[in-house]
Amino acid sequence: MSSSAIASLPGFRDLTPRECAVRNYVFAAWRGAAARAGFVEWEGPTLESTDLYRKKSGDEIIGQLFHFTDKGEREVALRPELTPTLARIVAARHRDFKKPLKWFQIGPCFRYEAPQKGRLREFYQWNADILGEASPAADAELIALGIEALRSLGFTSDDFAVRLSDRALWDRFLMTAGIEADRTTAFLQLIDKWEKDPPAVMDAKLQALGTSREAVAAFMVSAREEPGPLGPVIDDLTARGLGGFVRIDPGIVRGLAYYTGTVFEFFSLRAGARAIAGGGRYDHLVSTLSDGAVSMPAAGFGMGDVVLGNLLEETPGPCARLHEALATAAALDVWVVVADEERRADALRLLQDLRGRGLRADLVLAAAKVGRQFQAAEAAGARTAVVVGAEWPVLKVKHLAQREEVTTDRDGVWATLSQWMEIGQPVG
RNA sequence: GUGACCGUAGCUCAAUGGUAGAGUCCCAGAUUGUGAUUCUGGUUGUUGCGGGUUCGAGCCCCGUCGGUCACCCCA
Repeated sequence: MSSSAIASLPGFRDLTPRECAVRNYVFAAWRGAAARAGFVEWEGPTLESTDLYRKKSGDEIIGQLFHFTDKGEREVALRPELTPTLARIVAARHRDFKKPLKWFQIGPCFRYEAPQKGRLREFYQWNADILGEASPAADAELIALGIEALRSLGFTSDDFAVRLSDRALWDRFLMTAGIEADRTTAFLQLIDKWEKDPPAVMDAKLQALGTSREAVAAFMVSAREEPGPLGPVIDDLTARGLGGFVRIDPGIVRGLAYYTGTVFEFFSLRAGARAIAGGGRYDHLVSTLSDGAVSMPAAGFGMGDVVLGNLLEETPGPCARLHEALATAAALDVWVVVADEERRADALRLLQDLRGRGLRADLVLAAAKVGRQFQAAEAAGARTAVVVGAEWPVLKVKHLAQREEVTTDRDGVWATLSQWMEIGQPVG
C-alpha cells in the first residue's frame, strides 16, 4: 500500500492458493475434454522471434506485443497467442508425425493492451488444433471439443452458443456485388461491427464500398437459410447431438487474421454476451511461415481463462460445481494431532507412514494445544484426525464430520481410516 | 492511446471542511487432551503519491500514479 512497496504490473495477476485452485480446475476441464477427444498435449516457448508475429499479422500487431531486443541483438516477443508457434513447429517437424495432428496446449500469453473486464495482459489460453485434415469433419471435431469442455464445467445450451460462419460466404457476396478484392478487409471489418454501429452509419459506410446495408442484411438472411459450405459442419454436429449449440451467423468475422474458411465463436448467452473462445480454419498459415516449403490445411481455436473464469463465478450451476470441486481438491484425508510433545517422534513416523500409503496428511509444525490443532484440522478441511498422546501406542481416530471417535492401535489406524475413506470417497 | 468514474486498516466500507472509525480477517487467551457459536485482548493507516486553497483538508482545486468500465483493438 505504501508508495515504496513494489506492486504487481497492470494487467498481471497474483494467484493465491484459492485462485490457483480455480485455475487448476479450469485446466483440468480443458485437459480432460482434449484427452477424451484424442488430442495430445504439446508445449512451445513463451518467448519467440518477433518476426514470427510480424510475418503473420503485419507490423501493426507489434504495438500490442511485449517485445524487446535481447543480449544477442535478437528482436524477441512474449507470445500473444499459441497458433504461430504451433505452425512453426509443425512446418519444421511435421514428418515426425502421422496426420492428422490433433494437438492442444495450455499456456500463458501476453498482450500489451489496456486491461479491462475479461481482458488482462497476461492470461492463459487453451489452444486445440487439427493439422493435415482439410475436411469439414475437422472443423466439427474442434467445435465439439469446445462444447464438451464447457459442458464438463457445467455450462448448458442456456449459457452459451456457437456462432458459425465461413469466409467463403462473403467472398461469394463480394464477387456478386462487384467489390474489388483489395477492399475485402475493410468490408469484413464493417461486418464485424454489424451489431454495434447504428444502421444509418453502417449503411453509409457500406455505400462507400459499393454496396448497402439492405443488400448485406438480405444476404445474411439467405445465408442462414442456405448453409452452403457450412452444411457438412452443421450435419456433423447435429449427428453428434450438438446441433442445438450451433447457429449460422455470417456476422462472425474474427478480425482480419489468417482465417481462410470456417470461422466460429463461442459466446456467452448471459448478460453482456462476450466471446468465450474463437477459431477457424487457417489453411495457409503453415505455408506462409515456412515460405511455402510446407503446405498443410489446419484449423483450431483458442479459449482464454479470463472470460471463462468470470462466467464460472457468475453462472449458478457451474459456480456450484466449481465450489464443490475446490472443497474436494483442498481436503486432507487425515490430521495428526500431537497431544503430547513427548510423542512427536512417534507422530512424525505415523505421519510419514500415512503419506507413504497415499493419504493426504498433515500436522501442526510447532507445539500447540490440542484444541488449536483440531481447529487447524478443521480449517484445512481434514476429514479425520489421529490423536497421538501419552497413551501411545494406543491411538484415537476421529471422524471429524460425524464427531465419532474410536480407540485403536497403529495397525488399527490404517484399517479405520481406509474404511472411512472409502465411505466418504466422492464419486467421479 | 482516448474518455468517464473511483482510490480511507490485509479485505468490505463509514466519517457537515473541525481529534480517522466499524465489521471482517489475522494473532493470542477464556481452570493444563478435542473442532461450532460466544466472550476478552491485540497488531495494522504519513487517508495512493505530490503540490495548492484554508486558522484547519480523508473531504475542495491541480497534477501524478493505480484501479474499474467504455472506446480503439481483439490474434
